[in-house]
Amino acid sequence: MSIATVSRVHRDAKLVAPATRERVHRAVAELDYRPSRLGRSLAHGQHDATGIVFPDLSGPYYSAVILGYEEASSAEDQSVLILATHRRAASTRQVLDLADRVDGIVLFGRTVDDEVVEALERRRVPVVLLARPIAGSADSVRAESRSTATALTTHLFEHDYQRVAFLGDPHGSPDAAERWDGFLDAHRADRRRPWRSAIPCGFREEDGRGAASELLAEANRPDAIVCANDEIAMGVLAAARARDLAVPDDLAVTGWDDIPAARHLAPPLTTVRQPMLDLGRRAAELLRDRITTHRTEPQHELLPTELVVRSSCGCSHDTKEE
Amino acid sequence: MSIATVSRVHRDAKLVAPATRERVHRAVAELDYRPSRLGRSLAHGQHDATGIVFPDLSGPYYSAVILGYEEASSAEDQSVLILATHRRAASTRQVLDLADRVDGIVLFGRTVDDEVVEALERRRVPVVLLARPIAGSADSVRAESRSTATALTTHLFEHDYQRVAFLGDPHGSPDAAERWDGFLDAHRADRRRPWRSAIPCGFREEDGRGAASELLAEANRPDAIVCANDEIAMGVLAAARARDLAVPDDLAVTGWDDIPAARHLAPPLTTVRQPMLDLGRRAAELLRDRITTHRTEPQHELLPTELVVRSSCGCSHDTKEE
DNA sequence: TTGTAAGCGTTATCAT
DNA sequence: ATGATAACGCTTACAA
Repeated sequence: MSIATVSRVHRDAKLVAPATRERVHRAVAELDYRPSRLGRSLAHGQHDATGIVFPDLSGPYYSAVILGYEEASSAEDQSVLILATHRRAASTRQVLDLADRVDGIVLFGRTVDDEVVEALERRRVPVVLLARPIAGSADSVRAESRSTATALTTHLFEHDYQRVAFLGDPHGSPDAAERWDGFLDAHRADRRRPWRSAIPCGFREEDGRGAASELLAEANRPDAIVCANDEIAMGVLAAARARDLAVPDDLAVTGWDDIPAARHLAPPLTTVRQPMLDLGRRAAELLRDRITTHRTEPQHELLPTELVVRSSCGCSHDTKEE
Repeated sequence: MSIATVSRVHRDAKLVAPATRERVHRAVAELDYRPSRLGRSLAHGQHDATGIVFPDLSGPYYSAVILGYEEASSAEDQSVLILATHRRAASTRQVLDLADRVDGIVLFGRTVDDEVVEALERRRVPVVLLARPIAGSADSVRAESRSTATALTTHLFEHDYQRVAFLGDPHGSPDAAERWDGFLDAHRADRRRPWRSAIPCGFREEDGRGAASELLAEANRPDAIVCANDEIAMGVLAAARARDLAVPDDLAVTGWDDIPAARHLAPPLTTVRQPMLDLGRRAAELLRDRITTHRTEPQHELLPTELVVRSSCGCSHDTKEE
């Protein structure tokens, strides 16, 4: 029996007579035969796989996004390739390289710059931008940040804090940039001037701790700190403890992301909840749509976020509620 | 000029005369030509990619393992395919499917059972087992759990707790099983009988909270709880707060993993630090070695863990130290 | 319904 | 040093 018949059985059993189909199945079982993905992909011109590129992978934030992405992808029988660029010099090459192993690619945050997005589009690789400003005609998925950052900052103003600092790097991350913008909006609305400009800071706990210990050592220290994410906030909490500053009485602290630990910190952290799973999931879905429908007009999604008030901002907060 | 020449230029420029090489480069630039990975892989018989399979992806634990794995892999120019099985019925098919997209595969924890490992070996797919009992002749990488669990439990005995519970599912996870075994060892060494058998519980915070709120509602409640990981411990902390039980005075709690949040909890969590990055990294290295050297005898690695005593166990702990 | 054969885009072996 | 050409393992007209 011919190889074509075997192929037919694999793709659509109905194309082949029941008797022959049986023979094929027996032979397959006997020889423990497995069709090669490579051969199939080459002939079919499809990888049945997509890639997702992160700037980094540490922390619960990324893992939740991956979770959502993987779930949606494997529900569609698409394999997931993952890459972290870590600000490496080779990032561009690696991303381009990844691009020709997949049918489409998701770019998260500040991984590569706009030129690369355009290069990918020239190669006809569908691209979805995740938590990253729009570029070219790629799709995008983001969580609303700016207005919630304004709400958060305004909330602090209502507590009457006077020296409100912002810990995070607007130039290093689009997310931080939006939160900083919302922070500024709140100042404008309240006719205030920012106490000082954004204090650059990475997204990890150590970064927050380092920045905060310097900041809190100054003579004129802040009475509130808005952190670009929860891990930075944890670092600030540690730095405050180290200087015997009570939170929120001596210093209010807020985070961003509402990681699982946030509600268990001392004190429970006021923060902003992001739909991290949905971010990953929607990115996968949009990408899939682009690939299968060959849609060409970009589609942009903005997912809502939610202010979660606990007690690190100065509110009294009954921990039993949650 | 012929296609063979172009191929030669791509693989080893020295094989071709400088003049022709130049012509090739110009043509490549002009036509924006990219060699196809698929073609290359098919001819070469290699994917230059490996897969890693997780039972789940939530929490900081997995993300650290992925981080280590991705780092080591991409340093060797190997792409990483990721799959989460989520105890799905289709897991076996998905893993087998993944297997023929890659040159080798890492299986984490209780993702698929031994038969699948053997099936993979029959197909000549190199396999590394991560945080999972040995099977077939696959390599393995694990973190030492049992003796550290004994040390942890013994430490609790020294605080003189009488009713020590274990929250975790020895039947559901090899990791939990080892920790439970170490827990039992400590009892034997101290000539104690376990207060009660292991209380099955998933690895997420909600699982811990749920199990603990039932447990703490009982008339005869434990005075110490050993949790199979930090997230369960966070759930227990929440349940204790909800019942106005003071930790560690009314109830001691310990975790496992030393996630970044552990030191910031109220109270700071006594736990066990695992070399999560190294787990991922070593798995990648072993797999790579298997693939390139065609080594056939299995190699097994046991990475050390470290007891981290903070204050949730009843020790006085100066938070400024860390 | 099934077989034949021409791709798919490389690499690798021969010749030249 | 370079060009032909046969794999690699599939899919898919087209023929039978």
